[in-house]
Amino acid sequence: MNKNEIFSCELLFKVLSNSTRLKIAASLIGGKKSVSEICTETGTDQARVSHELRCLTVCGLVDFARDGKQVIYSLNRETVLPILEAAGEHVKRFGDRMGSCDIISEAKRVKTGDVTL
Amino acid sequence: MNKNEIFSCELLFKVLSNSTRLKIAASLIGGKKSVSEICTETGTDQARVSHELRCLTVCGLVDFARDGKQVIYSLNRETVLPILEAAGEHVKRFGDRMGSCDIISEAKRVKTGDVTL
DNA sequence: TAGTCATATGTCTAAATATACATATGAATA
DNA sequence: TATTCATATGTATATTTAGACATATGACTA
Repeated sequence: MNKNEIFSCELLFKVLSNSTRLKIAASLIGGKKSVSEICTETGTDQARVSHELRCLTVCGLVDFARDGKQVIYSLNRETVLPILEAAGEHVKRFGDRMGSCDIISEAKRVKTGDVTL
Repeated sequence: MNKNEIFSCELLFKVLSNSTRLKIAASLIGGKKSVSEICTETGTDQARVSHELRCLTVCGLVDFARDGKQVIYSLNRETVLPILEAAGEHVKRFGDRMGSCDIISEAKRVKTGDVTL
C-alpha cells in the first residue's frame, strides 16, 4: 500500500465508522430504498440521512436514481459487500474485546454506563 | 447485520480510520516488527505508536510477543488482510472522488490547501 | 401556478478524537 | 543494584466530527 492508497482507505474507513452511515449501508444490503424508507428503517431523521447519503454517494458506496418525487438509493454491492463481510468476520472473533478499547470508545462506554471492572 | 454487529463494525472501522493506526497496520503487512521499527517505518513518535498499538491489540488487529527488551508486533493477517484488500478494491475505483467529500475530510482539505473549484 | 410532498443543503454547537508532552515500567547489563 | 535501552501509560489541549435545527430545492398535483 502506498501513501495515497493508505490515505484513501483512511477516508473510506472514516465513512464507515459513523453509526448513521453504517446503519444506512446495512439497511441497503436488503435492497434499494427511498430516503424516507431509510429514515424509517434506521430510525434517523431525514436531514441527517440526506447529509450522510451525500457522503456515501460521493465516496462511491451508494448510487441513486430519481423516481418521481422520490430518490431511490442502492448499495454499491460489488465493492461494499466484501468490505462488510470481511469486517463481519473480524467482529465475529473480536467483537467482544473491542468495547473495552478506551481509545476508540471511551465516551460511548461512559454514556451507556457499561461496567469496565 | 444485527445491532451488535453493526456497533462492533463501527468500532472496527473507527480503529482503521485513523492514519497512524492504519499506517501501523499497513507497515505490518510486510511482517512482524518491533515498536521502534514501526516508529521508523511510519515516521511516528514512540509514545503515539505505543498508544495506537494498544488499541490495535485490544481490538484484535495485531498480536505481540516480548523478545528481551523489545516487543514484536504482528498483524492478525487472517481477518485483517481481507478487510484491507476489500478496501483497496473500493479505493482503486473511487479513491479519487472521496477527497471531495466535505463530511469526512473538510479539515484536511483546507489544511493541505487542495483546490476545490 | 399555488400547494404539498420528498429530498437536499447550510450552519452552529456539543461531543469525540488525535496528538503532544511528561512520565512510568520493565528487561537487560555493567 | 544503578544505569540504560525499549516500550507503555497518563493527561491536557487542539482539532475534527456528529448531530440538531432551520431552510431551500425540485417534482408532482389540484
